[in-house]
Amino acid sequence: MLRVTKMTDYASVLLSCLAQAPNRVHSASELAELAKLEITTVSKVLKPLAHAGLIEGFRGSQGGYRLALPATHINLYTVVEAMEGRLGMTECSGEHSQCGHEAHCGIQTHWQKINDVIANTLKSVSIAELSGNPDKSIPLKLAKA
Amino acid sequence: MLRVTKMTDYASVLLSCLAQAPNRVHSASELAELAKLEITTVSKVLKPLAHAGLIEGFRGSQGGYRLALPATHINLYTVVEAMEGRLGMTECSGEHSQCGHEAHCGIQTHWQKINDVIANTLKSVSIAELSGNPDKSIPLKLAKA
DNA sequence: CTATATAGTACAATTTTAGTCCAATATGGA
DNA sequence: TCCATATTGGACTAAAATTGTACTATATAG
Repeated sequence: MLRVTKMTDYASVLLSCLAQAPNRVHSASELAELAKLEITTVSKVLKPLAHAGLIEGFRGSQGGYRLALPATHINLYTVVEAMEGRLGMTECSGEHSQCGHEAHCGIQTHWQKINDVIANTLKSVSIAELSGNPDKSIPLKLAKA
Repeated sequence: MLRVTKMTDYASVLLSCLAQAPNRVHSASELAELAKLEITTVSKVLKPLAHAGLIEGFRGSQGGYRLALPATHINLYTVVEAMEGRLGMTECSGEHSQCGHEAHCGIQTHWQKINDVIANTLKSVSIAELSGNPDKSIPLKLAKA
């Protein structure tokens, strides 16, 4: 029904938690308690975020996770991309289309435009904004760049 | 990866085919040939569209399908809704949320806004536009209403 | 009456998603 | 050094959704 996966949803919540104390390191179990999620699930969600460079992971005792960038510089498009891969509303609207109908179809450009609008919308919402700072929205002009 | 289902994709293609001769009745097999899809698949896609009132089905010999509305009055939001049910980017962004975290979460309003933008984007693209008539786009102002 | 064609339902195969678990690695402190 | 803590990376299972097909019933034109 056209929705992001639960994992992506969790990711937005967890990043929002991290953004509330961006300089502190938070363990997975700490975040699990904050967000009322299972520790195992939290671990799973944080891995791809770290892999994508949105957060930094520190191993060992006193280890945990921390935002790798200012919360104002992380937008939801990046989060969705980190969790679900490149965004593409239809087979033909993504980067490497394998549809095979392009030659006679003629509607792919429309889906591509829709794709772009959604991407820009997601790019316009920062984690800072999610975490409750109302003045940290990303202007659409910048988001489009 | 944040995409509509193939069925919804097919639906947009088939409606676009129907829109090219809106007064004629097209059989499922005729549409299958036009869109290079399996007849069985085409049948399956057209059923929910007829159920939603976007197209009319005529049984019997010489039967088939026809747009039930002008192509300019059918937008992609309606199509997505007919095929996938109500749009909701996250658990908490839809109509009847069952998330249970709303009380302490505080990010649902942001997802709801994203929801709205995507809905409006889909509402702004008509089937007429998809089928190749460049002047049949729905102005955003109207789409929002 | 018959051929045609949709309506509705049910089904199996595949893919995606969700959630859990375990071994390896790294860190800080006793 | 040894140990508890905590992430990293991988594999794995179970559940859910998606896809595609098949079958029966119903309606229409000729």
